[in-house]
Amino acid sequence: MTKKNKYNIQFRIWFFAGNEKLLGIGRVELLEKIKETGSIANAAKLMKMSYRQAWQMVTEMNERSNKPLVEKQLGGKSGGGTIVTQAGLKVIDEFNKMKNKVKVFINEESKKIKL
Amino acid sequence: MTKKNKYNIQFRIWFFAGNEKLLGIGRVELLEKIKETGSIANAAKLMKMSYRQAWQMVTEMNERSNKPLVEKQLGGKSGGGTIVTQAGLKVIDEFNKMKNKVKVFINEESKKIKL
DNA sequence: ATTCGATATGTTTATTTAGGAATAGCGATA
DNA sequence: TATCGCTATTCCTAAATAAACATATCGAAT
Repeated sequence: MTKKNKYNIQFRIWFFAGNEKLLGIGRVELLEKIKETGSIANAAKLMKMSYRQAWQMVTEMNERSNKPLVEKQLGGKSGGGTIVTQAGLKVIDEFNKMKNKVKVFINEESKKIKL
Repeated sequence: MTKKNKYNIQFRIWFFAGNEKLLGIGRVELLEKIKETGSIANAAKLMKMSYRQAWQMVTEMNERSNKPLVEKQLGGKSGGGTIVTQAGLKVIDEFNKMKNKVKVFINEESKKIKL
């Protein structure tokens, strides 16, 4: 049998707030890491990105969302930190649900493609 | 009423040949323009991209696909041209069908999201 | 008041990507 | 065999992105 004569299909989804891109898989993962670690700095390390980049992403998301997705706290003995809000958790959840649904759908539909 | 408290969802799909990206919406449109105009040069103009870029895309697609998606012809009074093969037409069609299905699916699923 | 670690932000450097220009090659047709 | 417009390809420049560096700010806890 020669090369498999079929395509596999990849996809990405994004949530938009109005006509502004709010987030995609990368930023959702960042939010998840922030949730786990309690800070942008630690989340950035896990994501192997610079703090600066992570901070910019978070700031942009918060500006574009009608409700803040994270709350940042300055100062304190531990220097501060960042927590994901209820709205943020909701977005993470809805994003992942939608992503999984689309994945299943596309997998099913792929089977139907002849050739 | 304040800002609408809902996200709209955008998506993109790509066809892969093995683990190599074959094409997405941009290249499908390029193929469609080639089909219409009969040449990469004219298609590039319509797409407002350089011939160079369009040529690279086409070449890459052909290399990655198991079957050529276009056939190029050199020389001749008209200088030559490029036609989309049956396999190419098939890919265009399948891509657009899949894209539309996913669009409908995501629109339906979006409605179900509360908040 | 001092400390601490995280947030906040400007500046600079490097890397990647895209764009444009230029040129050679092709070959059916007239 | 001269022509014509398209394919094919290299080279250089410009622009956009990303990475790296540096430093200021914050404020609860001690």
